[in-house]
Amino acid sequence: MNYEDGKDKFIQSWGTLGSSWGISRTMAQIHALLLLSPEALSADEVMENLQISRGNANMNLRALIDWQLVYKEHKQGERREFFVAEKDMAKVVKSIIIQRKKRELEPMLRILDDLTGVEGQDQEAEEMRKVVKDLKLFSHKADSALDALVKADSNWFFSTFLSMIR
Amino acid sequence: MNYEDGKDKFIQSWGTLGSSWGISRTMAQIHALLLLSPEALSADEVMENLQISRGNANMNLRALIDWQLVYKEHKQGERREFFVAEKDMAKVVKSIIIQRKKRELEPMLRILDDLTGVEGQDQEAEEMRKVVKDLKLFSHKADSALDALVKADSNWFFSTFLSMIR
DNA sequence: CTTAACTTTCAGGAAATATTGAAACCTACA
DNA sequence: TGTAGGTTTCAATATTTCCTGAAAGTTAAG
Repeated sequence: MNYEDGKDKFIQSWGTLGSSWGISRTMAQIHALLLLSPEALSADEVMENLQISRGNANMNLRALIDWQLVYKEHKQGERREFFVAEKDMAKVVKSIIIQRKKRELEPMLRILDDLTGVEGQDQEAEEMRKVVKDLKLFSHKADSALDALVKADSNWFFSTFLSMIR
Repeated sequence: MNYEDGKDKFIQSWGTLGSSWGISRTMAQIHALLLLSPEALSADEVMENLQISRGNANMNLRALIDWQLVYKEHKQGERREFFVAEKDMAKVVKSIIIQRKKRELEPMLRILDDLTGVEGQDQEAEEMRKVVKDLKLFSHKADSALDALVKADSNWFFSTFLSMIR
């Protein structure tokens, strides 16, 4: 496969995957583009490359910066800003875990905590307390495990994963 | 909190969370409803409870069955079908992991494999090979780890998680 | 202070997803 | 075998989510 085709395929695929990852298509595409680029790119270069509007580019770049997947970079004697992707995959994976945990797991923990004290003696209330209790157990475990993963350094991260697959 | 309020809150919240989990709102609500119900429910009861159409109920029930989160149940002397949720949370979590892995991780692995052999000697092609290589390393590790999690029995599952949070 | 290069915001339009409801389809039983 | 009770399908529609582009906001340099 030649470089141009590979680049397109990577950007397109990353975009499609992004959707199923709860990330917008464009945000994922910008991320892919920057990952592939050895140099920092300006907003205009991103717009040009992906054929998207200025507003779209700006919003998604900000989101990526918020996720810590992209950094702003200032170049000597240049007024405008340039953007680079975080290239250390261990850091990339960490950032993604942090964000998804925040959006997916933590809201659940809050809700389950609220639901702990449901009243009632009948079978339905009983069933609900049981379901909530089980879910809390799992979610708290997952929460702790992910926290540990994120706090640990990359070596630990790797060795834990390795030990899991034995 | 009384039972009715708790039930509504659980169903609503599960629905909202479902969205950020890449599951449709209704599918998640049906799942929540069945999780709370001590008895199997008919399609009509589901429609009634959640105020949704027959088509919607049917499609999402089938999807839940496909995910192995819900089973059909036949009652003595009843023509119509009833639906029960899988209540064992270890199994529920496993099913969800399997489905998300299938939708999120596996497509990525396929694409990365395709992109392994990009040609070119310049810096850009170099950068791309590097990115793809790193991503493959991580994805395959994650894939194996999740496979192990899913295949293992619940005790192993728990003890691994526990060992990770120490 | 003024200007011009650049960035951010946001209302309205476009695209993608989910839902409805009615018709077609099954199937157990009289 | 006809039919009533039940299920599934799918085109039309509603809803949610995303993107555009122009206007407003910033800020560095003259």
